[in-house]
Amino acid sequence: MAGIKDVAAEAGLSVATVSRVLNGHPSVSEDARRRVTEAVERLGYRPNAVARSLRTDQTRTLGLVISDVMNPYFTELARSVEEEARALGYSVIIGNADERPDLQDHHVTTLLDRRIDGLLVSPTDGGSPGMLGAARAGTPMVFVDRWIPGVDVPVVRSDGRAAVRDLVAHLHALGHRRLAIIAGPAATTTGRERVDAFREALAAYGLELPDVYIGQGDFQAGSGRRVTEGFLDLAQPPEVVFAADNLMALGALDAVRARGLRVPDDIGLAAFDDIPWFVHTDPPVTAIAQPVRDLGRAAVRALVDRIEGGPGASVTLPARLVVRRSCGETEPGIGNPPSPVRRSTP
Amino acid sequence: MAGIKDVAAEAGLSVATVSRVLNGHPSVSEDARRRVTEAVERLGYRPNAVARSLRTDQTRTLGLVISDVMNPYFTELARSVEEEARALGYSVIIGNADERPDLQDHHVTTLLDRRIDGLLVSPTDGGSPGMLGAARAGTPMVFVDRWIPGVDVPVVRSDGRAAVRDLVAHLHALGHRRLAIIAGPAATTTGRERVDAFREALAAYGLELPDVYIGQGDFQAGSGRRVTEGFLDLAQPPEVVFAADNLMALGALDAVRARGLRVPDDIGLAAFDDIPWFVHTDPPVTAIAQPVRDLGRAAVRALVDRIEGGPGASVTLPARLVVRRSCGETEPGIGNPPSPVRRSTP
DNA sequence: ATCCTCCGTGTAATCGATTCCACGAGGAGG
DNA sequence: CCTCCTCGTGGAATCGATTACACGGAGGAT
Repeated sequence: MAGIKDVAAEAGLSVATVSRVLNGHPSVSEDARRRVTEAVERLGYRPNAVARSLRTDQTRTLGLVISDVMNPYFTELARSVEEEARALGYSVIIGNADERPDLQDHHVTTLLDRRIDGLLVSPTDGGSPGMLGAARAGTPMVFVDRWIPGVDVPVVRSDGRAAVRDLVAHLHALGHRRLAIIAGPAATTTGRERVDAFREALAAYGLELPDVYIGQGDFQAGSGRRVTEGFLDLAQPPEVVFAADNLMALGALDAVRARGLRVPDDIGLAAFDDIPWFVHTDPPVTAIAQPVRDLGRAAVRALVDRIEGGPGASVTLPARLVVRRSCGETEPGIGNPPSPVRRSTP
Repeated sequence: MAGIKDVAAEAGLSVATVSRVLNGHPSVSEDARRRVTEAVERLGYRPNAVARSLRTDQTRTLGLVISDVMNPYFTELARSVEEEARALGYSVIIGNADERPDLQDHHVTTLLDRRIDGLLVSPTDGGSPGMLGAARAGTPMVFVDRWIPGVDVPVVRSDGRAAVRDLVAHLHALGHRRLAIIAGPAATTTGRERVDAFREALAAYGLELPDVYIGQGDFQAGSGRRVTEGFLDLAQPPEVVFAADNLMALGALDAVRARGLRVPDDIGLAAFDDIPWFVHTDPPVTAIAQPVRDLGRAAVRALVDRIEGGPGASVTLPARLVVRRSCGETEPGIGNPPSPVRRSTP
């Protein structure tokens, strides 16, 4: 493949001048600029990004380490991150941690070895050693969705408290009193937070959240299924189950169906994280929607700001409740009109 | 950040020796090896992958350019590709083309500039100039899922012909005769191929595939919706609609519901590409499942083989039909037992 | 004892760019 | 006419690794 030297030879100039033309440096004559441009064209020359990165010590690449690509929430997040990064002239390398701290560490290490300019992380667990080390070493970094308390890194996330209050109000209005939750891992902030928000919202209606109504999940479908089975085995099962993420809600739906029971007649279901498919499940699932697209954008902007020496402020965006039919009919006998598929094209 | 020189100084040896230890070169004394290891440990040294790549002219990185990350089929493909690549000591950079040739070109160019070792592509369209150029220039490359006829690159894909025959047999047994298809873009191989397979399978039962029963879609939900509306407006609408991918099936489901009609009573639905959510839609959707995981694995292996100078053989794997309830009950009155959620954890 | 090997190590070239510094030409000002 | 800038350009150092080649010392063969 042709290098800058070949271009210089072809144009009859030095590599220095060629480089200057390539980088839009002002002090180059019009004639030289033209000759270089033509030589580049003739040779089909493309600068070697590896060499450039070595010299300039910047790769114009961002790393994104997420917990689970197969989760539509993170897929959409990844997409919006890439979009915004591209608009700002950066590439993105995605690492899928699959909720495993060791994999998370692997990706963080690999990305750091490649000298990415900044790191976007949604930490799987309390945080792996490599990641904490990177944060301490001063690698530009921003947490997205989840974060680690006590680590001094900006956080871009969505606050579901208000939406959870709306959800509980909705359930209460429907006459439900025994409400249970399938929690995420206690090691994650989102795991703890959603349980807390739920408990607080219940308290506002004088309702308790007994321990037997708190199931321990891991943000994967399988755990939603197991926890729901446990709830159904109780002497007094809950009237509604609130899953802390969409995959666990899928598992819950599964468990209910396996018993030959029906949603919402036999038991209600609600989920955190809305996804297009919830419109088409049987029944459509009531969910709390995060502004994923905006989260991705804000996260990239905060990170790029840090990279360029700025403070990189934290951002918190509100989530909102989307009522469908999985907790019972709001107006008995009249179904909600079907909502259109929400496709995420800008 | 500490470089190899710092390690050499700390260990009291030359950079050459340090490099040899790092790369497991045999001719290094046990003593030197120990001192280097300790120095590396003390300094928390990590080799600079950028510098290494420049010198060795290999990045141990694969590029994967896919048509649409939000499509669960491609998400799963990306995941299995990354998994297999990691096992083989490679990283993967994913580029999302969003079914746009210009974006596809952007990613191919960026990846090539970064000097990735090989490229995995699922071409969006007839193929963009940059991509064809790369193929001609001899960049190790493998097509996955879709391909471009006439371009000499190995193809790893799934053959749905047999499964489509099974589907038509199933529909015929159910008494359906008027069958329609929502096709993908004619510019993609999968788009054309699925229509052809469908037409052939129909012919085997003496059935026609009239032009009005071929709707032109673009693999996105919106097009599935529009095409289905067209079918429903026909004087004689089809009895079953076969969508050439899962997103268009979602759109079809949408359109049917918007009319207040029901699946499968008023119209049947089947889809190419099975996904976990199809178990939970109303009703569960009959679909043709590709061995996505195996495709990803095979694609990576073929590509790595090419990179290492091998021929990189093409691979074709069979797809299979998964019967659910969206085309009518197989045994009237008795529902299928609910299938467990298919999670893709290895 | 001499010579030849082999082994472990170090010196320096190299990969492909960017960029500091020096240099020559030409113009302005005295 | 001399001096001093400015402008466009080129030479060469540099980024952090890998690796060809050279070299000195130890040990075996003769």
